[in-house]
Amino acid sequence: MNPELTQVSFPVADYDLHTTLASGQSFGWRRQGDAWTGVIHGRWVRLRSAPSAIQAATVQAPADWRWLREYLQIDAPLDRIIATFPQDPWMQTAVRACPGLRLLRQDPWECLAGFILSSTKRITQIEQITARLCACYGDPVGVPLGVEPAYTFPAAARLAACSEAQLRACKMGFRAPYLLAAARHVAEGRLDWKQMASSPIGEAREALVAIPGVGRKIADCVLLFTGLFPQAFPVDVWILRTLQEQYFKNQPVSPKKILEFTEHYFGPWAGYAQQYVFHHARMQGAAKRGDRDKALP
DNA sequence: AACCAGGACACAA
DNA sequence: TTGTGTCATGGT
Repeated sequence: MNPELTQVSFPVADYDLHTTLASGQSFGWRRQGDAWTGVIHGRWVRLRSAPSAIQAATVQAPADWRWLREYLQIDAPLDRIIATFPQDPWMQTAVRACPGLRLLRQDPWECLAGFILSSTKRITQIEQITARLCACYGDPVGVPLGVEPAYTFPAAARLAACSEAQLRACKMGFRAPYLLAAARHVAEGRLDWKQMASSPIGEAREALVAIPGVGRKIADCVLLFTGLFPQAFPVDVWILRTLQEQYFKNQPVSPKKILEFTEHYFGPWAGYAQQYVFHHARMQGAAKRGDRDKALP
């Protein structure tokens, strides 16, 4: 149809594209109908799920598709990963409830910035803020005819050159000074991603927590969603509530105890387990709210 | 219309 | 160490 489009199909088993892209690990994907569009490594992409395959389209034929396979983590051995999860009933329920849920391998800076913007925000709002940020300070990328414009996620140096007021104009509120500080930190080259990748997780986490506005939770999100440390286990309000209910008899547990628990109980792929816990808990919450809302007059 | 959201931080006790 | 208030914003 569109002469510029280059398409490819990746055979996949057990990959739920919709659940994965909507599971709150990345904030740059937009859905229209059954298709998802986003920008990866400066390239516009449209993804669609087909039976036992993911179809991808870009505007110009890339030399190869490794960048996309890696981003989507198509070759991650999901069945073997899930086999390492704890065998307790609730964990198994969560696994069955989210078949094909995957983790992506995201760009470190985009991931860091996205999660700095995530604090006490709903996922839809984080997506809106990042969209404004990209439109204002990102670079336009080539899109097919008739498709709305798309932009890269702005580089750290670009945001570092902004004023706090300019960032606030993207409706990020009190997160603006944090994002600005982080952008400067990264733009000054004070974060060595390569070294982090070859460091123990504790050292990598320390390097992230040294950034203003980045605490343990956001640091763990970055460690996990960049694909560097699959054992990283971000504990947010959903996870905290759920673990308390399921593993601590609904008793209040200190943050320290929770972290201690997550660091040994969920195994070497704890971060994947975490995503199943998170997504299942969130879906259950939505279902409950839906039920209650329907019951109201 | 009030409530609360994938937190972090400064400060109190 | 654990508990508070504060920070903006808008969807439900």
